Amino acid sequence: MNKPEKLIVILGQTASGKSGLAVWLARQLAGEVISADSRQVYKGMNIGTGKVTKKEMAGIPHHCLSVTSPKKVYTASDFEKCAEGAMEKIWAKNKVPIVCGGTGFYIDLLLGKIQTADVPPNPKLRKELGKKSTEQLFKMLQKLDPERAKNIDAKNPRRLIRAIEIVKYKTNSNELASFDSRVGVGVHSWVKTRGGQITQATPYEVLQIGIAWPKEKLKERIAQRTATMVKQGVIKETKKLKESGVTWKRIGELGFEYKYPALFLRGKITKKEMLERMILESEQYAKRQTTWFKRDKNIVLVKPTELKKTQGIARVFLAK
RNA sequence: GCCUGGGUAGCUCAGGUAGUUAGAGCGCUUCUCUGAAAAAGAAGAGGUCGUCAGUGCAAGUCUGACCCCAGGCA
Repeated sequence: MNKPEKLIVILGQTASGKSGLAVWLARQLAGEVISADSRQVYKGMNIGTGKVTKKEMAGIPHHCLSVTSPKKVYTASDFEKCAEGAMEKIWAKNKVPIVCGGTGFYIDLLLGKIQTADVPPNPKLRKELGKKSTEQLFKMLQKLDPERAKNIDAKNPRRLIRAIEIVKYKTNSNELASFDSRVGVGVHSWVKTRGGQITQATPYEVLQIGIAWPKEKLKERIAQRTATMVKQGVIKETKKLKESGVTWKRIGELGFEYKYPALFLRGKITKKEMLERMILESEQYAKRQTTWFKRDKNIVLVKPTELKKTQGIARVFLAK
């Protein structure tokens, strides 16, 4: 039997310095980086997402970066496919894939800790359901899928819409309304399944490293980073997005680093307000990321300065 | 110095004719998370109502003095 493949994950809040660490580690360990960031997948969104530059990559190949147009909606599942494809390629080269990103949902899905129903988004249905009240949606779901209705967040329209989308799809394709809800087993190893089918035949082992910053220090970094973004031209970048045909509405959905510059460009807020909101929302986002990551006890936390220690942990993991 | 408006939660403000545990939005804290996740949601903690005195059974709400703030007049 072959030794299981290895995967290293580097995660952390926004402005934690993940990208730099990932490149550094990739150079030390003969690895390649797979980005796990829900905004960096879009082309033309570089400054505002803090995407690594060619220079910063320092020759290390990066995957799942700038893979689609901001006009399109990229899903967690799209990411999963992209990342899995990249992992296979990297392993084939006898290198180690290093997943690096702050989108916890994407990472957990990739690691098999979260299961998703094999149902693609249905924009038409979503638009239609979006007109209904939360109560109406919940009642609908209770009728269509009483089981799901029992443990769903009844006040969250987005969740309700997705749940209804799933039952409707399953009903239409004559499948059972329920879906496999089993989660991965093992401490650092999961067998991936999709809709009950095993899609990842080869189990692999995972090492998750989290960068831990003191709260105040991270806030300083966020403020600094945001100011730098403005200097480097997020406003111009936002303008370019608009000129390339992305609607203001869509730009608003692409994150606060574009939403507020867009409002500034439209004369709705001042430049000062723009900067303040960007910083504030970054801080709130960082907090949400912390809450998400905190649940996973398998994450090894390291201080930003502990480069040698981090490398040591990674080497021990790879040598096992 | 005089006139006017105002001083209520960290911030911006609601609180007819005085009457149960003073509210909202934002922020803050904590949390949720099954193909939109930089998204979408939930719960919670904050106020001796500028200060002092007075009138009332009862005052954020009325009266007086004083202290701040903004604008106007001199």
